[in-house]
Amino acid sequence: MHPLKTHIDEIVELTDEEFEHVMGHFRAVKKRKHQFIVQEGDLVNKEFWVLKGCLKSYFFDDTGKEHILQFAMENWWVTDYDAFVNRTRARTSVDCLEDCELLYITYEDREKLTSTMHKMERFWAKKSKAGYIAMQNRVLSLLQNPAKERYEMLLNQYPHLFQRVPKKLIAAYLGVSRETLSRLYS
Amino acid sequence: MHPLKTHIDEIVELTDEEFEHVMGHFRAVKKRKHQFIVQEGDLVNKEFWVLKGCLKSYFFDDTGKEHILQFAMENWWVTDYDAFVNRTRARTSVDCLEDCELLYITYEDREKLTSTMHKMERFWAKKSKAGYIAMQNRVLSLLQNPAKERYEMLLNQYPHLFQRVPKKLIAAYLGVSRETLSRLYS
DNA sequence: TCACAAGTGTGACCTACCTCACATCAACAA
DNA sequence: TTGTTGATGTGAGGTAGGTCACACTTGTGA
Repeated sequence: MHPLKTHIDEIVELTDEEFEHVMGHFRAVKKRKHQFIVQEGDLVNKEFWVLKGCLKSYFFDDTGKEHILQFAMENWWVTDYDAFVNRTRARTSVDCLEDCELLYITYEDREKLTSTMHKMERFWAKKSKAGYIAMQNRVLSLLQNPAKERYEMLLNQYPHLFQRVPKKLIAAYLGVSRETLSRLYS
Repeated sequence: MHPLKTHIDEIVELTDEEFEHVMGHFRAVKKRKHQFIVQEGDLVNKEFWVLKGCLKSYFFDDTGKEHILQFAMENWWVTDYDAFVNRTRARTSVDCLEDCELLYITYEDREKLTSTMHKMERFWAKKSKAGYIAMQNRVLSLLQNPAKERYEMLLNQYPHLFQRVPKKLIAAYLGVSRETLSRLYS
């Protein structure tokens, strides 16, 4: 079975015909390490789904410090959602930390799909609620937990992340300096 | 026009008949200051919409410190979304900071409404995306800005909040001690 | 294959914010 | 009225985590 079907079926079950119809709205792309799929300032017309690889969505603040909003790995959705949903320019960039295989759907195709296929509207609605709750938990964790605990929670949740991405990016995600992160586990 | 119709019309336009149908799924409640609408440990079966008043959603961490996830004022939606969406027990509480007038819809009625009325599915989907983006911006702000700037941003966004709620709750929302907050504007 | 950039660890020092303590004042119930 | 509780300000001193500097190792592109 196509991995995207497996993924969607976790939330709404599709018949093979329905999935073919959905798949007809997606296109595949391969990207190499260091290539962008969204760049700050872009009009963002695509939402990506990760078949293989690892990406970061991030930006630099005005002191030049990098902040990471999200790592995206297999089965994750990624784009600049603010720009994608509200048709504005991206404030973040998304680029590949490894060579990646992605599927994407354009804004127009997504609109078409959601307005004609209730199941997919429900699928994305569920995803978006789950995203909201995850983001809320991250706020709670930033308010509540010291750096060491945030580090340990992340380690528990994604044990592979630490082998896959440089530590300074983990630090940028957790909101600590790379020096402090280094001392947390030494 | 009913304020809830005005609110929904901002995202999807409803005919009067459609709105009547929607309204048929809501019930009104009045609550006094200090009363709960969600308590930690509850099974959460209602989502509330604030017609009048002000509430907080919050919890205490294991050191006894209060953290505020959200203030809810006129036109805001509030409940414990994690519990409401995933049918689990509430980890947060929601209570009234003033006497409140609320409308609520039960989980079952919301399911009924969204599965039979595409417009309301779209309405809540949009709301939930907006919530995700807002929460993401709060994460960014926690990662990026020192306490003073977070305070000023909140002040700009909701100038009335500072007259409506005690400063220690503002501090609990911003993630600083009430002493530090006090020194930020003195 | 080699040069240069990127990743990582660690010491020394600094600072934003925390905690604890106490004082004042307003709100409100008996 | 008055006692109690909550809201707010402010001083003193402590600490988690930041910054800067340097060393060493590990990619990786020409």
